[in-house]
Amino acid sequence: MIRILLAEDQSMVREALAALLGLEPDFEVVAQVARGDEVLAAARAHDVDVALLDIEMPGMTGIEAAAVLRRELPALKVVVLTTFGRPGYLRSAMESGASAFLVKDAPAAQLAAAVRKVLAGERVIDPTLAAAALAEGANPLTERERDVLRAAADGSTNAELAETLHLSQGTVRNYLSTAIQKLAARNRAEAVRIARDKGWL
Amino acid sequence: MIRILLAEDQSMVREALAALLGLEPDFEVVAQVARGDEVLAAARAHDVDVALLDIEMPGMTGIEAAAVLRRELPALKVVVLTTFGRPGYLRSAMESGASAFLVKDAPAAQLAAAVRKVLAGERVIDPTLAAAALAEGANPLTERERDVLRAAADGSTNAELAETLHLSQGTVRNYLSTAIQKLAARNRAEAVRIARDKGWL
DNA sequence: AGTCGGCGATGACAAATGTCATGGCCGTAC
DNA sequence: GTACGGCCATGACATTTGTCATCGCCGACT
Repeated sequence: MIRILLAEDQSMVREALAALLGLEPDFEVVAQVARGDEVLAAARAHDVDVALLDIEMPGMTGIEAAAVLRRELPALKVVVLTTFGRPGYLRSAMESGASAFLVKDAPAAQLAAAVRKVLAGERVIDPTLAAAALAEGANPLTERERDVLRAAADGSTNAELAETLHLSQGTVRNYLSTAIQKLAARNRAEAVRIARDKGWL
Repeated sequence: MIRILLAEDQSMVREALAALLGLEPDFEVVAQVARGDEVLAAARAHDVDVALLDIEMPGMTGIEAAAVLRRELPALKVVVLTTFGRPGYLRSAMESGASAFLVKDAPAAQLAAAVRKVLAGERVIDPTLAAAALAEGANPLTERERDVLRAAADGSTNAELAETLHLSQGTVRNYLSTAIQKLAARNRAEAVRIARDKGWL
């Protein structure tokens, strides 16, 4: 039996995926968690062969959890499953040690197929997405630029950003300005949107 | 047998939900669609008892599809299923004739239960969400304010908004200004975020 | 030893944004 | 028929935002 861990924060989707995987006679979903920071303990406790990780989760992202698993349980294979086919996500997932990267709007058959392939030592990546990830290059933002952009995403003003980030207003505006230029945006709002779309935020 | 139509744009989730529903011995998923504008034809073609509709779909939202179904096939029961528990969504869904409103992070067991309940003539609504919907009141934005806010959501400048909406820049700014005040926001970006969160966009 | 890039800051300037008062044109409700 | 509210517009004003030049401090790389 192939022992599977499922990490996904939406119960209904998680249990539905479990039902789907349960249709395969040699699959067994031995653990389900709803938070990224519960992945490691569950994987340890249930002698898991493959971890299926959603990216957007409370506590810790699936990508961060993948990195933890690689360090602590290197033999375990990781499949990252996500709603958003953002090239930046693919890049980070692979850098964190994932063996497969699937988007949720791929056909369901690919899920079981991916599990079998990663156990056979293969990597599974959507070719279109891989091309997009390579075409777009790496994240051009520095860490601070990312911080400021992330903080600006909710509509905070410069004064508030300066406050929460312990910076001067001028510095906040400088970082936003360079971020806007690097992303070829016309203002902070568009910069946020672009960075989000590419998975750079 | 209870004949079910499943409308959800992400294949993997859709097929997983089908697998989940398939575990109930008296349920039969007779049609699956990935677009809102395919719901009516599929419902007609397969003699459906219950339609499970996701809200976020290409072509037409699940809420719009619910309204169409009520008009064209009034006997059919509608269950709206969504990722986001936004009170405004609940309100619109009920106004469009849905019999149940479920969020995807509810336990999977509630899905089958909701299907049975709506067929028994009951309505199914998360009480917490219902309270939130009543507490927050109705959408305070006029149609034009909504239009402008929606158009501004991607970071367009006033000049571009004026262009695409065939308005003067001053009018655009007036609408945004009133929207910002109604939503108690401090700028357009925050107004967009608030309106999105409440399901008013 | 020198160069480069990230980080933080200041000051000045131009452009975009948000606010307010005011007006006209509608349709509906009282 | 008048009052109200939605829609569209203008002009004036203050504030916020975006850009640019310039500076200092560090650490890394050559």
